[in-house]
Amino acid sequence: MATLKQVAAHAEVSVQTVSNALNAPHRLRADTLKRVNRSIELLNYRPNRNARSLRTSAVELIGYCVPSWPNQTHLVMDQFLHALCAAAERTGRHILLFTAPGGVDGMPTYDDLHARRMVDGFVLSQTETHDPRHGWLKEQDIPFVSFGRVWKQTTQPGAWVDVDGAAGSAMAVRHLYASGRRRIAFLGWPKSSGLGEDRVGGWRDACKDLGLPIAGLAVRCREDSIEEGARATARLLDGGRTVDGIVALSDILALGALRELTRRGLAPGHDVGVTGFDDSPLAEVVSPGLTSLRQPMDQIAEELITILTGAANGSPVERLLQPELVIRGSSAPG
Amino acid sequence: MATLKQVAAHAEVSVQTVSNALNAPHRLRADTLKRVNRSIELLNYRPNRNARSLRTSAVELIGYCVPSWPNQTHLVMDQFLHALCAAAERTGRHILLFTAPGGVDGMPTYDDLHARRMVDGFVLSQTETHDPRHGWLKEQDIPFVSFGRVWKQTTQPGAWVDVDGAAGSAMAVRHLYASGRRRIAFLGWPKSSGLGEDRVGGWRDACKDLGLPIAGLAVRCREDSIEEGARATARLLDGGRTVDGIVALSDILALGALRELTRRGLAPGHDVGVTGFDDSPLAEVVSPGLTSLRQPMDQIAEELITILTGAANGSPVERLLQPELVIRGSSAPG
DNA sequence: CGGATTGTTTTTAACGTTCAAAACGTCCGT
DNA sequence: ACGGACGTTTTGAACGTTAAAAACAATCCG
Repeated sequence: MATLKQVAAHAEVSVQTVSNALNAPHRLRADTLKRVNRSIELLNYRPNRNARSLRTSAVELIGYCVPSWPNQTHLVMDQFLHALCAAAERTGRHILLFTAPGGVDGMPTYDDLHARRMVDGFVLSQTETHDPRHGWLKEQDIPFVSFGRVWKQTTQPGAWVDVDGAAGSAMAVRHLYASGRRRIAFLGWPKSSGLGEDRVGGWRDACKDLGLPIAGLAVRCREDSIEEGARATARLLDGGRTVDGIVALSDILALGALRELTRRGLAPGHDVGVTGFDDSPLAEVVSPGLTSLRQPMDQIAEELITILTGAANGSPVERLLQPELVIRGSSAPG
Repeated sequence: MATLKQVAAHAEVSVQTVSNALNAPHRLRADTLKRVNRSIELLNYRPNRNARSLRTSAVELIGYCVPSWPNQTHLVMDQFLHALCAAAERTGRHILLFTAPGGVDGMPTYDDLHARRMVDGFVLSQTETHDPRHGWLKEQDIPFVSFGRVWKQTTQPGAWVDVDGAAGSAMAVRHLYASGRRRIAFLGWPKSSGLGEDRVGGWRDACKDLGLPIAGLAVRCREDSIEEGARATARLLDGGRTVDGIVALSDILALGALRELTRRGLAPGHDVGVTGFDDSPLAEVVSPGLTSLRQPMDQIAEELITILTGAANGSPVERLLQPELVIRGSSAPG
């Protein structure tokens, strides 16, 4: 494997000149640059990243903790990872995966990776309501950016990128309204979830705006499962008054709604419009397709990397992005 | 950030002694070791991985190319990644993610990562029928191990770990047989797929063993989609003779079967037993649950890392693991 | 023509670690 | 008391790169 020294000898210049040819080509005379580049090509030289990192103390690696348990964003994790990876590579960086215990117990792992100079910083996801990681990392001066806001705190430590859940719910409500639905319910989670509060809030506000009823139309599911979604839907339908639209907080809950509707002989899309959240692979796989709110993964990843690598340079480090409504059969005009 | 030098000064020994305390503690006198360790702890010293890697030319990083397009194993990618990551960490290593074009076009990316000393080797997945990567990497002497066999080649370049698809299909057939099914069909893919041939072969052999018919019971779907699975099932059911069991090559195809059965008023599990492959998240989410063949992810990951890191040490570098049949409602005794 | 200015290249010295060899002790047998 | 053997610690050099400063060369200005 060729080294700078060998290239230098071949091109009959000093090592530093070869280094400059790669990192600051404008400093070289045109003909020298050409000669050096020819030697580089000829010897098939590739800079040793470890040596470079040792000298510059920047490893160009970004840590990402792979979540261990399924939950709401789990189904789109591969999309996210691919986008993140691609965005990192556009800046010459890469993603280093690791596992860590949840919450504050995982912090030593983060600290260790940083202290050993294995990563420059972290991208956090699976942000939780009182996520202790943000404050801890900020405290230690370890660079990071969060995908997802830490809810219920006035000022969140550190930078973040998130998708506007309230706006998403509102989009879903207005979409159902446009196809004639007038009693639109919401399938949510327990109050403790900040993400849940964000999304239910969007539903509530949009309904109020449009003059739609909300009383008795918000149901809280105990967990994010098909079963719970179905049960909650049953409760709604047994309530006596009709429901012609359901905005679910997740694709999983929406699937439960679809199942319960079908079981009762109601046609999703025709009799009741249903929407989900996150546009997971499930959404286009069920029958009829599930209308859902897609997170703009590429944009999210791009922003995360831009902010983390400091390229943001003055522009805000808190970015709220808009989801996109992907319309499928489950919300076909009734 | 503390360095070896600082620790050495603090413990009043040479740098090399501190290095030995970490890498070869048996060489130190007990009291020296204790003193050095106290200093390490006190200064919260962590070895700089870049410096170590530069010296030893081993980065303890394993490259994994994140697949860009959905396909059969896509739905369990996060399970795989988590297992791989955990297995790597058990040996002090980590996973570096990257993206690359498919097939031979991606090879420069692999080469580059290796030449720049950013990874020690690679784990390949999404192995394809005439996958050119294995031969190429072998040629370049770049360490790698493959999750999945390169099909239709007598001897595959390099080491691999795979799951026995034929055995899986056979398990499914015997399971359905045990609950009284006697006409068991197979939903497969076009002949070009080696993985498909493996799985259909297992079905065929098991049926022959049990004295079950196979003629006209193997259907090839054009692609891996719900729609195709449903269509193929329809073709089977329209064939005149009854079918009381369906072994599908993938969970997706199995879902299609479930849909078509339900559409015709047949109860999956009761009237026709259905099984899928890979035990994706979909399997436990549909109603009734889909019986499926789980890939032993933790074991797969463990083997991959063991082989790649050379810890295998004489033991075979070709490991065929057995899937596990996860029984759910779709194959409830008829 | 001397001095300043700018542009290009080289020299020197790190970055933090480990390897290999050398040095230092201590103990042993004779 | 001496050479050898062993166990422990230190010394010197190297891994491949880049930052900073120094050296050199060409150009410009009055």
